[in-house]
Amino acid sequence: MRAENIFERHLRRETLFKGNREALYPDYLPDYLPHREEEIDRLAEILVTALRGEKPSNILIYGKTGTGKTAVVRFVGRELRRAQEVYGKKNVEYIYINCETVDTPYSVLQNLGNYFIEEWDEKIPFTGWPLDKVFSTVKERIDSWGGIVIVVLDEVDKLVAKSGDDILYQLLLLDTEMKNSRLSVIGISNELKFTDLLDPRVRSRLTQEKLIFSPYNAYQLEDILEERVKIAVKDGVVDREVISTCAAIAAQEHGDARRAIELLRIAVEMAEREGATKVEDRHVYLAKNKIEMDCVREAIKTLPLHSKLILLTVALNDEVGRTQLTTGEIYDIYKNLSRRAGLTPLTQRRISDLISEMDMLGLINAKVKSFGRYGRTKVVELALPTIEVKNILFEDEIIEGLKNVKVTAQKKLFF
DNA sequence: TGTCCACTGGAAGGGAGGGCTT
DNA sequence: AAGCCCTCCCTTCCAGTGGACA
Repeated sequence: MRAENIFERHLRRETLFKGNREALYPDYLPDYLPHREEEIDRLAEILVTALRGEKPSNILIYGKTGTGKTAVVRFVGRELRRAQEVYGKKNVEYIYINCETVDTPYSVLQNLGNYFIEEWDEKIPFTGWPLDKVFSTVKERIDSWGGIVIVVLDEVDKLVAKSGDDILYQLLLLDTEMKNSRLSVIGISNELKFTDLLDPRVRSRLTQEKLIFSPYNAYQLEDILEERVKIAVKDGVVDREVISTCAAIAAQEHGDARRAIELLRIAVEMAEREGATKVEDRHVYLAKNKIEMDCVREAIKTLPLHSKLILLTVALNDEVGRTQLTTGEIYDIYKNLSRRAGLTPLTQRRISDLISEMDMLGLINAKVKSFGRYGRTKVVELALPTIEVKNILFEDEIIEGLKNVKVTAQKKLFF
């Protein structure tokens, strides 16, 4: 008998998706965005000025993750482009920049400048030029093009937190210094308090118009999911009930539509892999676990080495029942561990920052607590199951070398 | 009531690493 | 090759602090 090809069994299995599986991926932009009609209309109302050849107001958009900010902005951008095609004019450029990756003044300007590139122009390199040269090059290029530029800065709060508001100031300056072109900024932020970080002049000019996106509730999430299911999944595979479950879970987690969609997609994949013909609630819960675990794994794996050592310190102590540690205690043990691993320990100041970073990632919980006479420090505990954390940490070659290290209740290290 | 601990977290700056200009 | 610039990671320095204790 012929041995079965490794793919055959999987090929035989029927897929539960229709052709358009992308509809369940985060960067898919549907033709219809349920429950965001008002926001779309509002944005269109502001931006229509650009089609008339005048500069629209700067806009600041707030809202938690997964409330459709990015989708709405991209949607409106696409419509704007279409409108220009219909009228046969091309005097508006709509440029989307995600500040999660493009997070320095230099890179924002570089991105912008390379958008207006003619074949005889040289590209602005991703590093190397003095900032003012990049600025003047960008200004020159946009000005000689002569039109309205709308720059969308997604996750602008990240940019400002990292590099300050200089870049926003420069963009506003760019607008006033050009003769033939105008430039508007649309900032998108998850953080409501983000404008506190801004210089008052920048703030008032950036927030000429404000849009606030509130989180979706469970019913709205159901509508969104239903839209996507129609496009991406075969009929009868996903019941109303399963959609409700996904929506309910996501609604609990602050109404994040992105999470809801991802949850549903993975649930379908789980069912498919199982050879089931329908998705059940069970698959949704499996998917929920998988997503959580994948997130944690990814977060730990991509940690800098010294952060991993700190996490290992916390995990090893947790294992022997010392669930709470102060910065000083962590630092002592960390120092030993890193020497043991052949590394020079970083300073306590730096470790303090790394602890805070891991707190933000949700890997550990760190709270500042005062012990009165006995000082004031962070109290740190592991936020995840010890075994899981250790297993993932030991996937790192250098950390694996510390596999036999044990910690006793007296803080001593044993090898 | 004041003291004082064990840090926290801001500020400044060094230097390595990327890359460009001359 | 030397001399820039920008960013990232880290160190050094230090003023500031919540609250138990004397």
